[in-house]
Amino acid sequence: MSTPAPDSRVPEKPTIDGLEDRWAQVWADQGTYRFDRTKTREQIYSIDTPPPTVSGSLHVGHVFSYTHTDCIARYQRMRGLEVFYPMGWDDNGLPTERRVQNYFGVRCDPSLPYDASYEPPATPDEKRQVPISRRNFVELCERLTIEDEKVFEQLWRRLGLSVDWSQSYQTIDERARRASQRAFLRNLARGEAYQSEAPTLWDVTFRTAVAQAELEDRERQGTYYRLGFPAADGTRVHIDTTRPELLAACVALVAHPDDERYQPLFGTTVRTPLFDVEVPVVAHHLADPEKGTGIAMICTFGDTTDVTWWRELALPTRPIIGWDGRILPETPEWLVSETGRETYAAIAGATSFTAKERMVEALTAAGYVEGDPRPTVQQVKFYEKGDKPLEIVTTRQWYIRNGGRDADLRARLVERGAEISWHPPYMQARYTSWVEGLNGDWLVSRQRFFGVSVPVWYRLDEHALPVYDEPIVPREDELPVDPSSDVPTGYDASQRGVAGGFMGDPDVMDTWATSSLSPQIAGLWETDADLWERLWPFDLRPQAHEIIRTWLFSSVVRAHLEDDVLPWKHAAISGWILDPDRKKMGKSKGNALTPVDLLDEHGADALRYWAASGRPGTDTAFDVGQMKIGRRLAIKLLNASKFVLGFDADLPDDLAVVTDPLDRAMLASLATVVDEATAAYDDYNYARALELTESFFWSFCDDHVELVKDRAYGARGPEAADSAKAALALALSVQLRLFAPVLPFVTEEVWGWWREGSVHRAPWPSTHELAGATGDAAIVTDVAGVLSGIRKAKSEAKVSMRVAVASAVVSGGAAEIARVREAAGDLAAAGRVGELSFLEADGPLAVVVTLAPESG
RNA sequence: GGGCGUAUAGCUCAGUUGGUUAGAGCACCUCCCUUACAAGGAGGUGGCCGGGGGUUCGAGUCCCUCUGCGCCCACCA
Repeated sequence: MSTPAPDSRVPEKPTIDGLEDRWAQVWADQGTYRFDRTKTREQIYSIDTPPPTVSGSLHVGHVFSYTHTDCIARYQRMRGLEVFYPMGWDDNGLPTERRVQNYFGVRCDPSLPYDASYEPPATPDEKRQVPISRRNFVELCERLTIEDEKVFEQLWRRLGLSVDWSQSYQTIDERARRASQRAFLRNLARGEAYQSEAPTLWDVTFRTAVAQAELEDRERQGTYYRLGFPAADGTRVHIDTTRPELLAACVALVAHPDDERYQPLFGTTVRTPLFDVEVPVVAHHLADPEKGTGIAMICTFGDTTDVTWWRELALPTRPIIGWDGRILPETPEWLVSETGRETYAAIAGATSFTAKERMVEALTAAGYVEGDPRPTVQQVKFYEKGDKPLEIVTTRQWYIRNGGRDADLRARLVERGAEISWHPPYMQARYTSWVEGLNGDWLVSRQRFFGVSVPVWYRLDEHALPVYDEPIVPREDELPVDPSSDVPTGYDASQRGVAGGFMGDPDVMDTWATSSLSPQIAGLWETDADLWERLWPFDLRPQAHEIIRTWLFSSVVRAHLEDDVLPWKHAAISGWILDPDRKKMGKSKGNALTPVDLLDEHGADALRYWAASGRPGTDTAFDVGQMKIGRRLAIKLLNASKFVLGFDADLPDDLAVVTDPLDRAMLASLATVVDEATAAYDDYNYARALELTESFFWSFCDDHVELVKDRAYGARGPEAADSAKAALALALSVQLRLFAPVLPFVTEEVWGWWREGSVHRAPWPSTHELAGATGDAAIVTDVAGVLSGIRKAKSEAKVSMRVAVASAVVSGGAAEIARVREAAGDLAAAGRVGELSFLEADGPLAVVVTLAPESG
């Protein structure tokens, strides 16, 4: 495989500037990363790439985690696997909805018909948004996000992601909607999707139901009020509450069954203050004797515990909060007393905040508040994207079974988690604790306008009321459908909304109901069976740990229900980027340091170097210092390569030309690096592989190259020179390939100087290619140690490294001395030692240097 | 409250089944304009490896415990 001697392709002054645009273009033109779908499943490595949210902006955290995946992809490709590495764009969901509204000055109204010739206003008026149909809204979304996606794609190319850009999708595009609806209909047909009218966590700002996975607890200032409930015997039962505004919704008081203080009250009733409604005192084990007074009021519904009590104790439902978060305007029928109805009238229509103030005032005035209000800090549930506390309201929703209400399924899904190869392994604990803690099925319907529609209609009875029990479903070949504009088979458009006609389900599906199918979407499930069989199940799901409970889990649920398999074998979980002060990097700071700025300043390889230095799963500090080191490494790689290739060195046809013990020692050491780096990559540990490679490279430059320079120039004859040159070329070839996954640009540049094709399609190095030329690795270590001693002597004498030394005496054990002798010629030349002698002695290897008397 | 992770030089981090005097880069100090590289190179200063206890011939590494930090989970009125 001898190639012509290296030549003018090596530039005079190598530079990393401009490498990115140049090679990104070459890779695009030559289809370097194009997926070859003729390969079979065993020959393929398929990646379920996370679709970034295009309505947001890319920040340095994206660069971090996508680089990790790309390193793995490049490694697997060099191992000879055909890598399926697609890119999806997440343009589904609330963020896009808001962005489209503001950008075009429109809002979605699903009741409107589609207008094929619609054009948005030239100058958007944010205050007076124009209502348009859902289909028009989706079209505007696609129009807007196409621009966002171009920006993203360009950045990804510049960062060097080896994505096959012909394999891309959007989570709102037709193919994603079809997959999403198809999967839902399959769930429905198998009884895994069902409707239920039940108390639901509700965001009053967005006016939509929210799933358990979208919750987050936030600290809030609250106030305890102690209220006295009159009992039949004239005494009062005191409860502590932070939500006195819900008093009208009170259905019972509850205490722990073992609580002796309240045992006499169980089975009796008390009356609510002001509203004067008779409520029972009940017992339940969830009541905490330590909390407050040990007895609590149950309202429908103040929190999720209320829901549990309500359900398990079969209590009545007395809702007073509406979808808008305000107290319902009509006075409820269970309030019969004059005072009760008057009190209610005072809060009807008020926000819960105002209602609370008024209730406290009224209760205090009437003497029902005991003692002083006490401030407290409480954990309150919020929708993760919302800024008002969630309420609980009763609504009809769609659910998909995920084990939340079925112990067997839950256990099965926990097992599924154990079948995944987690990188790092401890991330499995997050999955397990989430699944084991589920307390309800997956709520998939959302009362939003933009998204993938729930693909069903309902027959309307003679009173024009929907018959929810018998949804009308489309055929799979009709998908995707929008029930708000499409008409089910057997009906015509005029029957929409009239008695005996039909209505479309108004809801859309949760964004995870689509994202959970990302492999199915990317792999053209049920669309291209040939491709699907070559990809499924996928090999790798890379993602962040914060969405294990959402994206990862919902994907596992979907694949389990549909195909009874895991969607992928491996899950590689990346950490977060932290500010230098170790807080999760905030939006403000993230925006100040955009990936484009960082690319401009440091270069893609440098940015990738920083990213790849972060161990898998570990939160990593944003560190400009690491980027500078990466940049320096890239430049060093260019210069060292130029120097090595300047010897007219080329890969040897026969490794027997590598005769020098030092050369063979260096290659032996490199063989160890190859083995260990390969093992690290097989374990998804790109950081370890990089560290090993880098560490070898620096000693290769500092010691080996310096030692063999003279010999390579021919100072000790052609045979000795050939050995040095062949070993240098071989070592360079191996090191370029070891670095290629992390530093794709600079390695490709150097590869282009002397090899054919792309380094990224070159075979991953193996010890096999070094096997014929390896020796005793300890020689390198020992000789480098002596050279370092000689340098130290010069450094301490404050003279230049080129200054000659008269003599140097190397002392040490017999074995060490023997090893150093093997490279005596190179050592004397590199150290400019006049007379090099050896002395066997006890103790560690050492060198005594005598500088030339007239030196200086 | 339960769980996971983490704690090593001033800073950011390695340290792979326990094995000689604990490593790298940055920063700092000294020196060198050396023919691959001065946006470089050579050398150096700097560490009770969070505290305590244990196992072992031997512990940064294994076990127990405590503490700090980060995160995940949980039915707290």
